[in-house]
Amino acid sequence: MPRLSSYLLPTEKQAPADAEAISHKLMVRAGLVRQLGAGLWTYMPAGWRAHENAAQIVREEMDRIGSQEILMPVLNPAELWQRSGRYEIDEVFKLQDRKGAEMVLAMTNEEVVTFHVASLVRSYRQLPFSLYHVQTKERDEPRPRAGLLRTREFIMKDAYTFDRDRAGLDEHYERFRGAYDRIFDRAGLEWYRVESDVGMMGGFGAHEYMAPCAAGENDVALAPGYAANVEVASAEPTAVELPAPRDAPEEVPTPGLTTIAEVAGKLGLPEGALLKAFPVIAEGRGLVLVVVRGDHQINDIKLTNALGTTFRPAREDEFAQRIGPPGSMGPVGADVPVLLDDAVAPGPYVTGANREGLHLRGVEPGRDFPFKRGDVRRVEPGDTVDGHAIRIEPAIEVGNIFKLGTRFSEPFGATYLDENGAEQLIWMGSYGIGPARICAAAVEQFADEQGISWPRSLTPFDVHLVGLGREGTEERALAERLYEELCEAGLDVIYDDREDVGPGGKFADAELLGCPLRLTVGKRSLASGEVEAQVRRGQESRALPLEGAAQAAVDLWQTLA
RNA sequence: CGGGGAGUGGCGCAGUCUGGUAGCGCACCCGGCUGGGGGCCGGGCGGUCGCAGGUUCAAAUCCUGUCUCCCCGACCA
Repeated sequence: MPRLSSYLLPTEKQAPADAEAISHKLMVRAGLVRQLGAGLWTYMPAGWRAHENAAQIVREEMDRIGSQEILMPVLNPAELWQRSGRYEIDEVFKLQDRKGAEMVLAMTNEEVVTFHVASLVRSYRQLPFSLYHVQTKERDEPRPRAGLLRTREFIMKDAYTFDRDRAGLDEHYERFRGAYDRIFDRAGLEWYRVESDVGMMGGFGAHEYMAPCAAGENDVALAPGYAANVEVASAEPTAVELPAPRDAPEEVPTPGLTTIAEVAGKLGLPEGALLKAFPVIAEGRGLVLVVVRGDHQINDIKLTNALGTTFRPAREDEFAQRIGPPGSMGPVGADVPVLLDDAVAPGPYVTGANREGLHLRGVEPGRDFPFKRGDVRRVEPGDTVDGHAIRIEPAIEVGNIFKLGTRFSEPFGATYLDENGAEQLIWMGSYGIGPARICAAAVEQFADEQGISWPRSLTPFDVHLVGLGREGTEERALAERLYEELCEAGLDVIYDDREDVGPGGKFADAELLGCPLRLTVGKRSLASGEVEAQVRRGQESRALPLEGAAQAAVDLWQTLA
């Protein structure tokens, strides 16, 4: 166990000027990590200990559900990626070897693992099983950010399940879900498991594990018994008070008013009493007019899912003829299919009249224009799920589990012969966790003004022993003895035996580094026969009798989070 | 990729507008004091001012180009 006098823990009083996120500032200040370039980080000894603590929890829980650890190369032949179709992804690093052969740096390992499994599995008797590895991932991110939260190179545990059929995959998936729940509990994080979008990979279901924190990149919609990424979240909209119905749409002059807010203000109506119209070009389908309540916003991912295809906003020259001028568009009389958001209740609305400076009031969906329904809006705080209002919080994704299906077994010919001798595709799932993000999320969630406050399971060291006496003093000898005893008692100890740092500096560094328990030995200990023990989280102090202090520290340690 | 900001010693910064021999705090080295909350005194080391080109008697400073990093957005297995 290290003595700080000879340990590389490069703490800093000031954070790097360009750091914004709490975890970015503190992990650098505490001497855990150093930056090499955009999204490229080196772990210092203490930082690597925390990282490996997280990785070890993951390994234990993977082993526990019978997953087998392997190791696959980062450097892959490009041919595999061309076969899966993922070679086209911009984030894949591409390179050539000296012979000019195309290579890629793996961002995950579906191609490689499926390539092997395709050649190794012949019979249904060999299924199911799962493999995992903990390996460096490379991604040419468009924008690395926030220290360790989004990097171009990082270590990830990725696991792959192989089953005979969809039911087997479902069962396997549940087992991984249980393991993931345990991992994040053990890591000491506050976390949510949320429904997530299956994205461009297709698939049969996916969940993300989200750790709420200020620097998070994702928004999560939360209500009692409900948690979903806002990318896919659905909720009951708040009610909106609509005006009295009319027999037919009625024109209202709105010269110069082109925004929802302006029109609503002029007519004295809530924004939700208006309908907002967005023309989009759906891939392969052409122009579609998407209509949502005036106070709602389109969610691109949900709209993509509702359309069943990708889309882009239409340009004015594409919609002006068939619909109307921007600022006064509406579904009535539009010569295009209308996709009406589910949150639009029946009733009379104000819409654009498709003529400059003119709106319509009393417009009723169905009576005045034909439509198809779809859930395409972004949920808003205050919407309800089962009667409970949702709130929206930022969070960082720390893990994800994903039912791949046969997305990779098809191109790689990963098949087996069933009981009847018929060839069947293997059903796959993939499961990722980033230990670095677990650590960064823990820093984000539990930091205070003084620095980091590690959960017991992740901390680089269990106990931070501060020795205040100098070489040759009696209190120094006492600290040395306690250090030995703590190590013998099985605790990981970092011992601050530095001669050239005063008490203030030592305490400040201890709080910055954030080990759960700090023990201080100085002259006072000699006088009182006691050692000061301070619990990092909450910074409560108590005195431990010198006699048996190591065991008392172990006991206290057991009670910590 | 769009918008904004920044590159001056290990960290944080001033100096740039108005060109004239590069400075401050912290850290570091030496000596001394101090020793339960980043302490004090004295003496030191360390910088081709991101890079390249140009203007000029003279460039950290002006001009051109370029690289890098950060933030917001887009993007994101």
